[in-house]
Amino acid sequence: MTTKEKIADEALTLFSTKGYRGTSVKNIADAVGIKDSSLYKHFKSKKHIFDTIVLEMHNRMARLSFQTGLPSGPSCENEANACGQLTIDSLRVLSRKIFLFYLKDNFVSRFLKMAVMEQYHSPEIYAVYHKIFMEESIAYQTDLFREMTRQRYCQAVDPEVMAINFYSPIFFLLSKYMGEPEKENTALALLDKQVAEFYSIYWNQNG
Amino acid sequence: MTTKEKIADEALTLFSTKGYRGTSVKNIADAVGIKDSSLYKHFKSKKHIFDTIVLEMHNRMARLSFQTGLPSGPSCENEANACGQLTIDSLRVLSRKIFLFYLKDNFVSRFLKMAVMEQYHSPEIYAVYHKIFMEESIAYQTDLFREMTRQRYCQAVDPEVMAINFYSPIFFLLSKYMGEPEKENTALALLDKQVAEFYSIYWNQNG
DNA sequence: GTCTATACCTGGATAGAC
DNA sequence: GTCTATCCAGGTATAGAC
Repeated sequence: MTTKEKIADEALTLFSTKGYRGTSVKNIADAVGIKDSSLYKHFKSKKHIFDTIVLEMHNRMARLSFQTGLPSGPSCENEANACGQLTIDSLRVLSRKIFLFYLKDNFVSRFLKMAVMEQYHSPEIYAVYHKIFMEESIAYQTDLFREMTRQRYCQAVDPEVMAINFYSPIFFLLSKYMGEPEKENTALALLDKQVAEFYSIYWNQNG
Repeated sequence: MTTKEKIADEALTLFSTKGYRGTSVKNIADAVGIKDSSLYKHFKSKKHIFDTIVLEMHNRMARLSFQTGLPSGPSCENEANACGQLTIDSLRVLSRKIFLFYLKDNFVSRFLKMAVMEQYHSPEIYAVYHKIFMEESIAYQTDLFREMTRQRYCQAVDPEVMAINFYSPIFFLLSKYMGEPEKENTALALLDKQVAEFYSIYWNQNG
């Protein structure tokens, strides 16, 4: 990792715990192991570090979701779900994948915390946060459920309603447990119960 | 309104838009119409203003929820729902009441925005935010659905699962539209669709 | 209780030696 | 590219007159 990358990395850690304003350039420099003045050889300002992080997140998501439509998969595995047979296990895998990706991915989890805190101070971060964690998540899952409905894998329900029913608990549990990663197992147990219920509603009952 | 109340009120407005650190004592004093030094006759520090706001929220919720169990009702109307006949309209009323209370109540809506931003900087605000908007909301609705299930108004499903299914979309839509109050109608339309679906799942189908 | 004046500090950023 | 030294702006808080 270059010094420049190290600066952005330590800055993200600090921004995600102490907030943008709560982090001084000296804090970042200390974490990297250089003097604050040296940092300006790599970034022209504190804001520039922040912008670089936002851009990096933007690039990562673009790379992932342009191909798979989901911020989790290296393959078209999820598309396969839509076209193949959907089991409760594949739904559980999907929900856990989204949940744990947001909660545990080394970059994404820190970015998410920062985004939640800074969304109202920065229009760019508001846009990217709402796009990734709300609009695109719902849009992708709406497409997924629309396709499943079309192929008669589940009941004929408004796919957007299904998507919100599927994703909202993930989002809620994420918001609830983001600050307490040691309770991950509690969160996953709750998530599994929601997914089991979701599955039983749309696959097992009269449809 | 006394000067002291006015200071706390303007501070809440500023904290909820610019954040705690983004708001200076001078900003608050300007909004009130006094000099920053005069402000220290009413509060001994900036932190003291913040603590007063958190305490005020705590008191408001204690007053409300100690009696009704819900941050919306002046009466036992909601208990009545549990004991009386639940219609799709009463569910819609309940969900809109919670949603609009959090989104529009003059004090609560500002506090919520501040809480989302400051939760990771202040253990007190983390506690009160998670308590009110997560634990207590779920606990109350779990009780509600448990009672309804007991009285056979709905299917025998884990009441906590039902509560999360009912509340998560409210929470998600709140998070999504909190920063764009002008889209309130879009949010309410989506909320109504979720509630209609929730109702049809637990009341109309085989149970 | 409000003002003016001020002390004190932290934080962002630059200059210039090495 | 890193350092020391420094500048400057802005923020918290206090002292003391009115």
